[in-house]
Amino acid sequence: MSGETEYLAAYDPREFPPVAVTVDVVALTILGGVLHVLLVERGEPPFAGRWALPGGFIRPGEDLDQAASRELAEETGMADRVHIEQLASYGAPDRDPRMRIVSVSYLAFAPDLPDPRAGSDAADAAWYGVDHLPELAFDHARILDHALDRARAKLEYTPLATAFVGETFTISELRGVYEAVWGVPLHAGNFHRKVLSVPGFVESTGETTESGGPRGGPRARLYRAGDARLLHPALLRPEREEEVR
Amino acid sequence: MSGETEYLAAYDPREFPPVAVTVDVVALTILGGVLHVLLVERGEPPFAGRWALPGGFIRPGEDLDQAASRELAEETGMADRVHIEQLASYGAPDRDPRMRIVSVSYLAFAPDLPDPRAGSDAADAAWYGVDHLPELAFDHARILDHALDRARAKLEYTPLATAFVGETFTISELRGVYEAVWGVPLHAGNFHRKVLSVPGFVESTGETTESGGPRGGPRARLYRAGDARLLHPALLRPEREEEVR
DNA sequence: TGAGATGGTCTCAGTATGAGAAGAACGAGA
DNA sequence: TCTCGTTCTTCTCATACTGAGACCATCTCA
Repeated sequence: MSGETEYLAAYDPREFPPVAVTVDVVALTILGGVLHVLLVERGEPPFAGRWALPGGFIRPGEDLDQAASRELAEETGMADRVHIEQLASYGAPDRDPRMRIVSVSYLAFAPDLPDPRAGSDAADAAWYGVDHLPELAFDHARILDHALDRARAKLEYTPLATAFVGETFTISELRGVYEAVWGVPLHAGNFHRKVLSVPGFVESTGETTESGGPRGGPRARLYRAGDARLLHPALLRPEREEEVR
Repeated sequence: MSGETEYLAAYDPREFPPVAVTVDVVALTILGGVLHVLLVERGEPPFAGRWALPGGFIRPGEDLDQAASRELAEETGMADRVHIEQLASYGAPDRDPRMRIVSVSYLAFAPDLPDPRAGSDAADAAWYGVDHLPELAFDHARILDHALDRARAKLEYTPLATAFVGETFTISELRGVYEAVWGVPLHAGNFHRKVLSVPGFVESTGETTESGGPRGGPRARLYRAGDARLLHPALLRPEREEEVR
C-alpha cells in the first residue's frame, strides 16, 4: 500500500486529464393521458442527428440545481411551476467519446408545458411518449429508465402528482396522472377514498368544474394541493411481483 | 436569447476553469447497538485537523462506483461484503475553497468492520456514533444527514438490514439493526411476525444459536438473507408526524 | 328523450397494524 | 440446585387499510 501512498502524494488534480461536469434533465409531462419526456435532436457530433436528453455543461459560479433549471428553461421557456430534483450521477470513463464527462441527472415534472423549442446546440426538440422512444444518444436510455423508476416510486409517498396538474384539479385528473405515470388503470372509487383520507394531500376549494366531463358525468369538485410533503398512508402501486426478487 | 446562443457557440469546456470530481463515502456500521459512521481526520488544508467523510478524486479510467469502493477499501481494508450505492451529488461553487469541486456521495453498509486505518491523506480514522459527531469539514454534515435519511428509508422497503449482520443471524439481531438505525425501540413480537411474513426477506437455516443470550433467554433460531430485493409489505417506521409537512 | 359515462359514496371480506399477554427456554446469582 | 429475571416465540384482540364491486345522481351526446 506504500505505492498507493506515493501515488497520492504526487497527485495534483489540476494536472489531471480534464473532467467536465454536465447536467442532463429528464423532463416529464402528461399529454393526452400519456407520459411524455422532453428530448432534443443533437445538431453536432458525437451522435449528431440522434435524440438525447436536454443538458449541458455547468458554468462557473453556478450550482448543479441552477444548471439543471437553466437547461430546462432553455428548452421549454418555463422555469416556474416546475418541480425539479436531482436523480443520480453517471461517470463511466467512456460514456462520452470526446472526454471524461460526469453527468448529474435531474428529474423535472410540469403540467401543460408549451411546445419545446430547440436550444442552441440542438437541431430540434419534442415531447416523446415514453412507450414510443427513439434510440437515444450516450447512456441516456439508462438515465431515462432510472428517472422513470424514481418518478413512479415518488408518486407513491409524495404529493408529486399535483405537480403534473394545474392550480386546481379534480380527483379524476389526479387519478389520470397516476394512471399515466404508472401505466395501469386504477379503481376510481378506491382512489377517491384514498386521496381524501391522506391528511394534507389535497384540500377542497369549494368549487366544482363548470360542466361535466367531455363524455358525460356530473360536475366534479375542485381541489388544490395541500401542505403535506409525505403521503401517509402512501398510495401503493398494484402488486409488482416481477420487481420483488 | 441570442446572447445565449453566442455564449454557447463560443463555449469550449476544455478551456473552462478546471472542475474536479471527487467521491465521498458515508460508511455505516453498528457497534454496540449504536449506528456509527466512518470519519477521517484531515491531515492537510483546507480544514486540516477537522474530521471529514473519507473520499478523494476520481482517477482516469475509473468509474464513479469503483472510485467509491476504492476509497472505502483504503480506509477499512474491506471491500468485500460491503453494500455500496450512490447517494447524491453536491456542486455548490464555493463548497471547496481550493477549486470547483463536484462531489458524488456514496452510502456503504457493512457488519463487523475492522478498525479503520488512516489513509494517505488523513491523519487518523475512526468510527463515530451518529449522535456524538464532531464538527465536519466542507458540507459533509449535510451529506451525512442526507445519507442517514436515505439509510433509514431504505430499511423500510429493502432487505438492507441484512447487510449489517453476519451470514446467519437471529431475528433479534435484525431487530437490533432497525432499532440502531431508526433510533427507536420496536415491539419484539410484532417485529418477529412481520419479518417472517414478508416473502423472501429471511429464510431459516434450521439451526439455532449455541446458547441463550448474554442475559438469559432461550436459544434463538438462525436465519440467512432471502432472495427478496423489495420488502412487501414494507416495515414502516413508527409515525413521524414532524416529517409529514 | 334515452343511452352511456362519470363523480361520489357504500358495503364487504380479506389483510395488516399496534398493544398486550403468555408459555417455554435459558443464564446468573443465591 | 433453585429461583428470578430475561429473551424467544406465538397468540389474541381491536383497529385500520385494502381491493372489488355496487349504487345513485348528474351530466353529455346522439
